[in-house]
Amino acid sequence: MATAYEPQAVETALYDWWEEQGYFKPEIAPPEAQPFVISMPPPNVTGELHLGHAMFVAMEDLMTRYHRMLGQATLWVPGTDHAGIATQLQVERMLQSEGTSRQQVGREEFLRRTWEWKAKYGGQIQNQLRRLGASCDWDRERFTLDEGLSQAVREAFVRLYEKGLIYRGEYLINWSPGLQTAVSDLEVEYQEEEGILYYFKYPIAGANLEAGPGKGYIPVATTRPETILGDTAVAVHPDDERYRHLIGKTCLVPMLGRTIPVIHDTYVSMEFGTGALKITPGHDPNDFEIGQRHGLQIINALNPDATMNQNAGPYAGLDRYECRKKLWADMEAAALTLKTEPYVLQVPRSQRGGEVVEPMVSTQWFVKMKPLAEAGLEAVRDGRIEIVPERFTKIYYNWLENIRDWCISRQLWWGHRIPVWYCGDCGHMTVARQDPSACEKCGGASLRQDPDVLDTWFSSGLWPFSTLGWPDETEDYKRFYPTDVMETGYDILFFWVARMIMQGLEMTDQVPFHTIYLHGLVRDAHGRKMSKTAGNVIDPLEMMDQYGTDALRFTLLTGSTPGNDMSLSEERIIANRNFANKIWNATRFVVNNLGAAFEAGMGTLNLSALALPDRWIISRQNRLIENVTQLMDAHQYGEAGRQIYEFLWGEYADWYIEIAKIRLYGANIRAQATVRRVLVHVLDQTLRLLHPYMPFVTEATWQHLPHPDGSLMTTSWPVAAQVDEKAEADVQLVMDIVRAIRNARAEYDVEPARRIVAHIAAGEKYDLLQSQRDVLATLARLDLSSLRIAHSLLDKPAQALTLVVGGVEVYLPLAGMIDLQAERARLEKELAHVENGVARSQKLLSNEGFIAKAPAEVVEKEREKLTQLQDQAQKLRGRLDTLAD
RNA sequence: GGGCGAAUAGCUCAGUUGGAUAGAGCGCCUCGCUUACACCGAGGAGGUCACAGGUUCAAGUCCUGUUUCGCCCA
Repeated sequence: MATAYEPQAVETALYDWWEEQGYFKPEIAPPEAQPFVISMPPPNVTGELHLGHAMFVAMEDLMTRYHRMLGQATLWVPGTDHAGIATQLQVERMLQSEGTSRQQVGREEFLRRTWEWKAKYGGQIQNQLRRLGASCDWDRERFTLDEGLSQAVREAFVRLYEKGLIYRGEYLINWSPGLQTAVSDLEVEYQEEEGILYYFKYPIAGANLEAGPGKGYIPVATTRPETILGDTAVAVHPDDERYRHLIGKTCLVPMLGRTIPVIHDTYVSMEFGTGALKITPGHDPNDFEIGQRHGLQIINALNPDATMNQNAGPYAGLDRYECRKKLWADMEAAALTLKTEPYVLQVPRSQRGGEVVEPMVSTQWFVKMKPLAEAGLEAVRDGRIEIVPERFTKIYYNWLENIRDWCISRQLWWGHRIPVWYCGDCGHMTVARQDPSACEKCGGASLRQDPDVLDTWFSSGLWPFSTLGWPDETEDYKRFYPTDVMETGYDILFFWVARMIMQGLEMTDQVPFHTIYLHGLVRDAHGRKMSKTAGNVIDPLEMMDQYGTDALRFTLLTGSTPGNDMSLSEERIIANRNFANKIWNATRFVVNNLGAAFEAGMGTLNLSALALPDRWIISRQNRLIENVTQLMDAHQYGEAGRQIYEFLWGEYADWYIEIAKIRLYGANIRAQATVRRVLVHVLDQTLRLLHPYMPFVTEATWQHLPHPDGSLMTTSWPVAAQVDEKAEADVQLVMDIVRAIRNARAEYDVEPARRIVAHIAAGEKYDLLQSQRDVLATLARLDLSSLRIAHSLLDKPAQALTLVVGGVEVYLPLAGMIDLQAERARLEKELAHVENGVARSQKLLSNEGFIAKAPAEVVEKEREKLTQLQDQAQKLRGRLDTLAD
């Protein structure tokens, strides 16, 4: 073994070996094994690996490997998403660089080019997932535009349509002018931005402007003057004294002269602005609703590219913002303006690209969400689905309770084409699973398929079952659906998770998974969002190149708690790289000390031959196994990982290995054999616990240990045996004594190499300390030949340092180094500290409430603590007495 | 406007049924190239657990309010 762990040297080879062996497949478990299934959140085919991917891979691979080791038939289904808008944009950019465009090459050619592009770049992300160690079943990999998944999309669409849950209609939607498509409400983000509130006069028909507000005109304010051109009413509050007399009159649209009614609606706020509201049902969601209530005309004044259309009269052809300026200037000239003032408004921007989205009336396809949402709510309310962490259930409820219909049609080319055909002869819509050759109503052959495609999330919503073969009742579907855990970031709870639940329930009558585990976002070392512009992006590939996959994974897994964002720093990855190296070197030590005689295979531990330190480390390990297993099952992966780290480094490497060296380098062959066996056993078990976190270094090292054939990843998860409280307490005392001596040595500047004399009054710990003479001497660097351990010491050396540790007195006669006065001061300080503890403990124990109400074991523990402290105080006092003269 | 989260050592964070003298990593200080590891070892300094009340025998942990920061929804 090399002196340092070299991740590059083992990672790819191990991964390839695992994959070739078929370890990632559920079939490695016996046929009767209980399945455990996770659907991987499909990355975009266009995607480049980022820390979000690294996070979900780490989490899901952890779960997958854990359940696999538990003996379950574990399946992690990988795949990619066609990512309609993102991919289309990429290909359009490419076409643009070739001097052409999607429109110029036409739909068919565009799709051909996109598939070509996908074939070329689509495999990248998969290989990057492999580098992370993802133990998913690549033979079952899916792509949302695969034949089978496309069929699933059609099936889902047709079913929903037939149930009346999908409809087509003209409604107000969010229009993205740059992308030239509708987007759903979720894809719009509202940002507070500085803008202007424009006050102007809405002239009353037949009146003279000069007559003033309420007589000649109605004062109105707007943040988007260009929408005036689409106004179809002016609304006032029915109780508003200023305007109520105008209700029923008509106004003239500025610059166009169109007549529109003055209506009343309690929606109008009398306090805001001027108290009167211009109504543009074609370009504002609230106005649209008011328009519906009052049966107002809807005017669309915009072209798809956000220039004004013919309804804007003289302004037709102008860009929306140019129009705003020009119109306002014209109104100013016509004395129709009042004033402008700065105003902070909520600007709707496209989640992708950030351009300002325009509310616009358009004919689109929608999913009626109410009934689906009801079912989705019920599944969580009745506990069929559990969300971890729990607080997200409230957020989930809140969203579903206020859900609006989902606009699913997109004016894109890359995606699932809407399975609807319009008849050129009779106008009938044929909605079908298979491409029809004739109109289902009139039989005519002049069919034209709807040009639009579906929102990518529509197909993603079917993912947990479409990937397993649905709508066909395939073997996989029967065996592996419903899946178990949906693990993903909380940022797509609505986009994806909620929709999977609703579609799953609707299509399969079952919840698609019983547990939702949500992780947080990965931020930079100071909690800031990573972004290319801020230049604080950490590239996971770079981190893996430099420090190894395991270091990155362990950092992500232990640095976070469920649902909370985490800050990631390179320093932390480095620290975990060091941990991997620690594991490597601990193993190297064990392997190099197995000796030629060591039989392959672990054999069984001969319990009667075990020494105290052996029983100690085994007990500590049993405790660890129990804790870790419990934490895993409670989704407390971070805490579990930290405990393994702590055990492996802080107990196994720092103490047990050091203690083991004594017997290893000693002459007793049987003792050697025992300690070797324990070294291997404990390391083996710990590597198993750690494998889901750090698959590569654990496998690489495990292969060097005596082990059964095959891979660590397919061995069994450890089972905890009895904890040995006595052994733990005994070794704890030995460790405390060693630490106290080391501390004293450091404080007194004793040369590290020097072996010093020690006299120990062990009291009732006599047998224990006698038996651990070697350990004490080696770890504390005591001179073994002069080490005195007695029940009590009659001739306590005066020129000595005194340490009182858990009822044991240790004297270190450091010739020539002891300043009696300083030593007295030191002891007094310590005595004060101990007496402080005694007082606190006594006070607590004299509290009747405590005695009466605290659990018996807590009281008992406190009593023991007091006794111990009193004993310590007494010993310190005694020592001070002897030093007094 | 409503909801949620965070506030603990210089920095980044753990601390999940209330019962430690509050932990880790990094950083800092002092030693040490001891035959697994300097990607290391030993020792050490460093915290009124945001603030104010309350519940309790007992509060970093539960309740109420306040402040600051962040997120989600409208």
